[in-house]
Parts: sequence; C-alpha cells; structure tokens
Amino acid sequence: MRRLNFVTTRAEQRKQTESRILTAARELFGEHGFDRTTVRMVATRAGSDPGLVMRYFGSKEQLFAQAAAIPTDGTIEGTPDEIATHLTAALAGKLADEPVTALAALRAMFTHPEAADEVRKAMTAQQRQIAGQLPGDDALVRSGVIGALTLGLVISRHLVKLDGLDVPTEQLTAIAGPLIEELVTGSRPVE
Amino acid sequence: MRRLNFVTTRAEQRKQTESRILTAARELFGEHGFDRTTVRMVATRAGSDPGLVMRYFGSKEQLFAQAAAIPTDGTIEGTPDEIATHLTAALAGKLADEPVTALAALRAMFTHPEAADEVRKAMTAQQRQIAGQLPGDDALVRSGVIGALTLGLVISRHLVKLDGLDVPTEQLTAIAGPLIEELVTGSRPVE
DNA sequence: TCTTTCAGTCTACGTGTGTTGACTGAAAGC
DNA sequence: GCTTTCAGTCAACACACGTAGACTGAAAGA
Repeated sequence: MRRLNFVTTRAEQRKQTESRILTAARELFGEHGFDRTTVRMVATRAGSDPGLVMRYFGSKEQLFAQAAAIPTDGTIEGTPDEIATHLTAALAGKLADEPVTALAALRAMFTHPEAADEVRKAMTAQQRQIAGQLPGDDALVRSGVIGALTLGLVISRHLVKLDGLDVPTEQLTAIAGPLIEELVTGSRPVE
Repeated sequence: MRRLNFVTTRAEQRKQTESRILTAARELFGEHGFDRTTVRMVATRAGSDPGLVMRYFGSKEQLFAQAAAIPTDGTIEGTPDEIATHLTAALAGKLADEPVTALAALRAMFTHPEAADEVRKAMTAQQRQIAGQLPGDDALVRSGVIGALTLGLVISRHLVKLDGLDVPTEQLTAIAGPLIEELVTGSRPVE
C-alpha cells in the first residue's frame, strides 16, 4: 500500500500494517462473527491484501485467535461486600461502551467450538475463583448465576440491543448491583 | 427414498418427509448455527436429498425461518407477585431441558441479522407487556433486566454449558426466583 | 553502487456451498 | 389400461471462500 507518512522504517511500516489488520479483524469479527467475516473483508478494511493477511498471521483461524482474546477481570479478593462492589464495577465497565475485543469472542462462541471453549474456560475460572471466597454451600452455583447475569446483560445491551436496556450505565448498575450483592452474600430480600 | 412403511398415500409421504427435514434442520441449526449447517447435512440427517430440501422449502433461508421460530411465553398478567411466580415458572421450563427450537434461533442471532431481529422483537414485546403492569418508573428497565437474566441463564446453561450451573433446575430457580421477585416489585433487599 | 531483503500486489488453485433442472418410477385420476 | 402428476434422485452450475506462490519495487546493508 502506498504510505502517506513521510519517514517510516520498514519495521515500523510492518508493525503499522499488522496493527491495522488486527484492528480491522477485531471490528469485523465483532460485527459479523467468525464465519461471516472473510479474509478479503479484513484486508479491504485494513487497506491491505488478503495474501498479506495470510503471510502475517498464518491463517484465518490464527488471526481470529489473536484478535478475539477474552479480557479477564483478574483476581477478585476481599470480603463478600468488597467482592460485590468489585463485581458491580466490572459489570459497569462491560456495559459502558462496546467491548470490541470481547464482542468478537462472544459472537463467535456460538458457532466456533474453540471460541466457545475459551469463553467457558474464562467464565469457569473466574466463577471458581470467586466462589472460593463466598459463604454457603451453593457458592459455586451463585457465582455462576452472577456470571450468567453479567453475560445476559452484556448480550442484551450490546448484541440484541434491547431497547429497555438502552439507559445510562448507572441506572443499570443501580438495579443489578443489589442483585449481585444478594448473590454474593447468599441473603434473601425481606419482603 | 425407499419407504419402509407399508401403506402410505403420496400426501402422507410428503408430509412425513417435510417433517423429517424440518426436525433435522432444527437440530442441526441448534447444534452448529446457521452458517455451519449445510443443506447437504440437513438432507443427509433427514435421509433425503439437498434438491428436495430446496424444492420443499425454497431456500436455506426460508428453511431456517420455519425451523427456528421463537416460542413466546404468551401474555403474563396478574399482581406483581403472580407475575413473579409466572416468570419464575417460565424460567424453570426454559432451563429444564434443551429447547431445541429456541437454541437454533439463539445460536443464529449472533451472526444472522434476521434471527437477531426476531429475538429482539420477541424480547421487546414481552418486556413491554410485563413492564405495563409493574410499579415504579423504571419498570421497563427492570423487566429488561429480567429478560437479560433469563437469557443469560439459558445461554450459560445450554450453550456455554457452564459447569456451575449444571445443577437441578429447582436449585437454580430457588436462587433466581427471589431475584425476579425483587425486580418485579422494585424492592431492595434488607441487609 | 551493488546486492540482498522484504513489504506489498496480483493471479490462480482447489474446495465446498446454495441452488437448478433434467430425469425416473410409482401413485393418482379417469 | 392409459395418461398425468409428483415424490424422490442425480449431476452439474456459478460463486465465494481460504490459501499459495510468483512477482515488483523500494529500503537496508555492505
């Protein structure tokens, strides 16, 4: 591709191109999923060439693996109350703006077995990690429900675009926060 | 296809074949999604022929439309408490055994724009219908969260197969039921 | 300056797909 | 019994895809 920048070394050029391809791939995998995104589409959006995509990333599969990594929340520790706060904050982050990288993995996981495995692994790990610090013998189930609630909200808002959820993030966390707290502590609401 | 049944009229034969194709399509769309299911796969599982599938259903698209209808919960009415009970029962039904028909739509909605529209329409309709009977000015958001929670649980259990949720249905509804009640009434748990 | 390297381009391949249309043989109608 | 209808079969099509490899021209190194 004819570069417009004035001074760029070959190595920089290469890095920039790889980066443009990766960005385009992330966006497109997130928009259309794995199967409906073609190498040609990625190359075109990156202002590049299908052959170059293959040369740099090996295969469409490997390109996807690099583009659709699942961001983890990291270790969450503390008292149940602190955990609840942390989880609610993490949820807020996921609801705030479109998590492009995660969307690719989310979209793909329903048709792409490897992507599904990765989502499962990521969710299972976090779920176990959290459950270990929660009271109650059904802690694992409850932390699973937290994961399900989070997943459901992210999908409903960003993928389904359910119009009832098209409200400020704070309003959603104000509603979901207490639910998470309840799931973390294992307490029941008093009616 | 050579039929084994002894006496069958031509019309019956036709109906049986169409039904076998539709069943196979439902299963395969549910297992692999729209794009990864081929007309040839459907025909083979139905013990039939790709050409016949096209003749009977017009196109892969129309076959999908017939196979992946979204079952609606119907109108839910009553006092908030009754609504909560009804919703929890509906959730239990969806969690109990694999909802093959819905799985096809769910899997497809992430890559198939039309399927996504249908899911959105179905969810939006129910959400509005319920919100009309709930107290509070954020009723629409809360009923949206109920939909998201339900969707998240169904996906996590049947599609992601999250192991923490691989427990008897009753245990899940025992946990999720109170959450739904809380969302329906708009009350906060007392800690 | 001469040679080597390498980012980027172009063409073409094999394969699998949805879809079509001609064909076959038995049931339906008369 | 003769004709028509139609369920089911088969072979082939056009197309889009992932991918490979030869090619080009400029930057890098000596």
